[in-house]
Amino acid sequence: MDKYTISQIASLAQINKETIRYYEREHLLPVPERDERGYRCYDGNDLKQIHFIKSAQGLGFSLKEITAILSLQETSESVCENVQNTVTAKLKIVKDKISQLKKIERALKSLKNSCNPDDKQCAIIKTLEDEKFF
Amino acid sequence: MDKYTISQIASLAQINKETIRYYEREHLLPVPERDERGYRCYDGNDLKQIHFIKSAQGLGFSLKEITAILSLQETSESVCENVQNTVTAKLKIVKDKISQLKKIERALKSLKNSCNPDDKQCAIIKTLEDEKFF
DNA sequence: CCTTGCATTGTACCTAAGTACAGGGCTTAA
DNA sequence: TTAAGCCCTGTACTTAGGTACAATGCAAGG
Repeated sequence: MDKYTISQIASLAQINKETIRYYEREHLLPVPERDERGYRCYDGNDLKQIHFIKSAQGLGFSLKEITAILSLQETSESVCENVQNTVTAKLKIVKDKISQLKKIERALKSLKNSCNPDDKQCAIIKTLEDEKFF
Repeated sequence: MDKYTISQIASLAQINKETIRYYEREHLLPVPERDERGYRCYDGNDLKQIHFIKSAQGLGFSLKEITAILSLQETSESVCENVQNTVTAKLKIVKDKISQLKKIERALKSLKNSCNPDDKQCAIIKTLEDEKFF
């Protein structure tokens, strides 16, 4: 597997070095191996995990929630039922988010079509009302 | 239209009163009418707008971005082309978010099925690799 | 008439999520 | 052999997004 220093992985992940150390402190990233000089050693899995964190964050998950999702990994050999329940709960959140985003999508599409100087009404609010978005 | 005091709308929207005043300061809510006593007067549209803000926030939009989306309303009588472009850009963001959430959804579903005490491998990371999630 | 309860403004405080910097240690290239 | 350029730890600072007072005002009921 490929090995990176903290600067390398930071640049690959488009993220600040300090943020990586912060994620380590907050247990969002595993404690990394160290080389002979005491430098942190990262690999492709770490890079993937950072990408995952940033993705999930952009979708409105807090670092705390992301930690919870990631920690599901380690529990797979423990009580299976708990994992099932947790995953099912996360799945519901994700599905709800998808359906909300689809409503926003429809509202924006409709707004785009309704863009018309003659129309004095608030198109987006109107659209969202039609959608029963709220 | 129905009229609410700040306490009433706060309770209807399940949000702190101070947050409503904060949104007013930050221009996320319009400056409200005042009654004879100088109290803020809200209506159903304000309630909808608050719900919209909370929704969008839960989907990873910052208050700044939400302000931008909401302000599209007022620009409909100005340069139409700008609005088109802005809406198209927002639409892309929304579509990307939907597709990312669908990947997470698939990953979680697959994790749910793979929950198995015999399986020592990290199911979620494995799934996400398969999905080319990152 | 005064307490209760709601509102007002203004300011200060809080948490989450970083970001920056000081003070120090190796290693390599000039 | 010393300066540049990495890394380390630890602590302090910052920004976004709220929350919580303090100090005050008005109006209705006991």
